[in-house]
Amino acid sequence: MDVKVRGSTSAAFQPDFADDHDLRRGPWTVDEDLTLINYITTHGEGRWNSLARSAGLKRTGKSCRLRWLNYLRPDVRRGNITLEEQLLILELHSRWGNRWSKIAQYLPGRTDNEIKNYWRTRVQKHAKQLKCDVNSKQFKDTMRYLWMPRLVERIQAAATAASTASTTASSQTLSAATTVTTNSTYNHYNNKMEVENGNMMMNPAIMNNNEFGGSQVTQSYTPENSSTGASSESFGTQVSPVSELTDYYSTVPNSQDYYQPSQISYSDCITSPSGLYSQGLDYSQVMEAGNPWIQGGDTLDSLWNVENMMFLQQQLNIDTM
DNA sequence: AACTCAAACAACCGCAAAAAT
DNA sequence: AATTTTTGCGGTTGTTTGAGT
Repeated sequence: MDVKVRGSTSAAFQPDFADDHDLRRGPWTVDEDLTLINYITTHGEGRWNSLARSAGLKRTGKSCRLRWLNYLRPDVRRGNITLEEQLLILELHSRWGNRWSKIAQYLPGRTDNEIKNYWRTRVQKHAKQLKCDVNSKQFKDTMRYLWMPRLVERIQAAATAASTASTTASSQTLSAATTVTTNSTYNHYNNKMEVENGNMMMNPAIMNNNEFGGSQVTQSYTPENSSTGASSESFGTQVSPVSELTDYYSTVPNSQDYYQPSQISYSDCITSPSGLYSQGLDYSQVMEAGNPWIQGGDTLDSLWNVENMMFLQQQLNIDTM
C-alpha cells in the first residue's frame, strides 16, 4: 500500500511540518511508529508532550497519544466488525448516544474512533438512504424493531450452523486442532499482519516477536483461535450482553412478523410505536436490497462466546442506574 | 484503460475536564 | 486558590482503495 499523505499527494510527499513549531503532521511513518513503540515499551505511556520530546518525535503529544491508543497499542483489535459487535454497538448507542468511548469499553480491543467510524460510515449511511435523521425516533425504531432482531436472527442462525458443523465434524479436522500454514504478509504501512486465508489482521505487538516483514506464519488452528475464537477470547474477562440481547430481541416481533396482517394491521404499522412509517419511511425501503443488516452483507461468521454475557448485562444495568 | 464514486479509516481540531504546578 | 498543562472526548476532514461503469 502506498503511504497515505494527508494534505498532499503521495508523489509530492514532503514531510509536513507545522509552520513554526517544527512539528510533523499527517500520516505516521514506520520509523515513527517504531520509535513510539520502543519508547513506550521502555518508559511507559503518559505525559504525552514530554514523551514526544523525550522520544525525539517531532509530533505533538496529542498526536502520539492518538497514534498509540488507536493503532499501536498491543490490544487493539482490527478487522471487520462482527455481527455481535454490530448488535452491541446499536444497543449501546441507543442507550448512550454518541458516547463512543463508553461504548468502546464494552467492545474490548475496539477503539472509540473505530466505532465512531463504523457508525458514521454504516449506520448513518442507512439513515441517509431512508431519508431520515439518524437521531430520529423513526430511525431508532427501525433499528430496534427491524435491524436488531434481524441481526439476532443471523447470529442465532450462525450459532446453529456452527454447532451443527462442530457436531458432524467432531472427530475430524477442527477438533483435532489441525495445524495450518497460511501465507501472510506484513503491511508496513498499516503495521498489521494480513493472513490470506482468514480475516486475521494483527498489530505488530500482537505478533509475539515475529520479525517485521513478510513471513510464513504457522498457527495451530482450533475453533478457539480462529477469528471466531478470537472474538470470544477477547471477552474472557469482560463479557458481552449479547445473549441477553439475543434473548430479548427474539421476543421482539421480527420484521416479517411485525408486518403480518394477521397480527398487526397495516394501519397499525403506519401507527407503529413511534409512528415509524408515518413520515414517509417506507417498509420496502427499509427492507430493500443492500441493507447489510437485513441482507447479510458484511457478515463475518464469527461468534462470541455467549456463556458469560449475563455478567455484562448486569454491568450495563449498573451503568444505567 | 480511464474515470467516477462511495466506503473505509487515519488523523486532525476544538473544547472541556482533570491533573499538575 | 489560581494558573498552566495534560488528557480525553466527540466531531470532522482528507486520502486511499476498490468496485462499478
